[in-house]
Amino acid sequence: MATKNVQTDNPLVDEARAPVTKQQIIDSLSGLEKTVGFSIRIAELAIFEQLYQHLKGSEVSIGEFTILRCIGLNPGLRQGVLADTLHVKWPSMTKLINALELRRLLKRVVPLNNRRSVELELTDEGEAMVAKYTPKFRAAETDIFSMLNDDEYKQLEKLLRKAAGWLQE
Amino acid sequence: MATKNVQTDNPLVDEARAPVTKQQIIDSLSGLEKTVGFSIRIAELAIFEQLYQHLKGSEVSIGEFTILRCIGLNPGLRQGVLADTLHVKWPSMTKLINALELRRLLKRVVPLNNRRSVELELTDEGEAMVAKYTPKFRAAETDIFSMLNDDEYKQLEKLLRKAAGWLQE
DNA sequence: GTTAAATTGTTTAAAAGTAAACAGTTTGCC
DNA sequence: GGCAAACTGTTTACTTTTAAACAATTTAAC
Repeated sequence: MATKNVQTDNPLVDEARAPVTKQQIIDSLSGLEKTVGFSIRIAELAIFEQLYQHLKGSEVSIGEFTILRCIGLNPGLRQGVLADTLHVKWPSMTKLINALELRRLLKRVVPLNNRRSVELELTDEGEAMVAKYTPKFRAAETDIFSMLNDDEYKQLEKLLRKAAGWLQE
Repeated sequence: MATKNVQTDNPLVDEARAPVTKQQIIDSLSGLEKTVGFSIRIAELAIFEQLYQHLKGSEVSIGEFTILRCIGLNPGLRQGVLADTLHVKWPSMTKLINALELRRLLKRVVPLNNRRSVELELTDEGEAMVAKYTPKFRAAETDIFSMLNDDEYKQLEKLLRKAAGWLQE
């Protein structure tokens, strides 16, 4: 139900403007100040499109892999803390954990000293999955960030962590 | 239907582990290599949570404001090019444009020289909305990125644009 | 000039993510 | 010890985003 106004200007006057190109839009935005928030969004979208491409057909999604890896590094971590750390909403985390548990990649353990909480641990299959995909993710990352040299890469990593509040100063 | 395995270890043995903290998870992840992709995701989520907070109750969402601004800077740009530039899928862009058109903030124009395309232009109200919110977004950005000094801010902006493929070298 | 392929945007259906509500448990206060 | 508040995760309902399908138009190839 979009309203399409057909251009009614005098077509005899050759003032049909050339279509605005993507580069023109980018140039116009690049001239603005105070756009890091926006730049982070765009960079993230651009990078993750490429990541999805690289990892198409993988047995685990990017999110799933990240979760498994976090658990592998921190056995027994609670579901809610993981969700908060990764900025994932709790219902989403519940769904993700359900799926991974169904696939026997992880298990939920309710500790006796706090019956509300759910602690997560990898199964052997989960460990194997992490071991299998860690180099694949690394290779994808290396390829995708080929536009940055080593210095730039490390600098970007540091600044992002700082912006995210992860780097204690 | 989550499977909750209650811990059946001998509770008399005081080996109940301390709960893994968010900081421990962060520390474990910070020790990994090749995590810029992940860091971009986390930073983006963290920053946008704060942006939403700052702009709660605004007349336009972040996405809407961005679109209006792009159109203001590039009158006549086509919907699909805008979608591609901002990494928004075409059906989503259609919905966003529909909403903004309904609010008379922009208008669609079908040029006579290409009847498939839709060119976008701001209305006066749209221009006014951009003018009203530009300083608000700028103030929010300044506040949120207070953890970075000027050099760091500019460096981050440059690196993100490069990572996004926006910076031509 | 004709036809096939590509382009441009919209609609529909499906997937993904979130807000609100809920239930059980733990903690803090008196 | 009792009760209220807070915590922890799950479920339900809703919203947002995306994949697939579609239609009209334009471009490219012959």
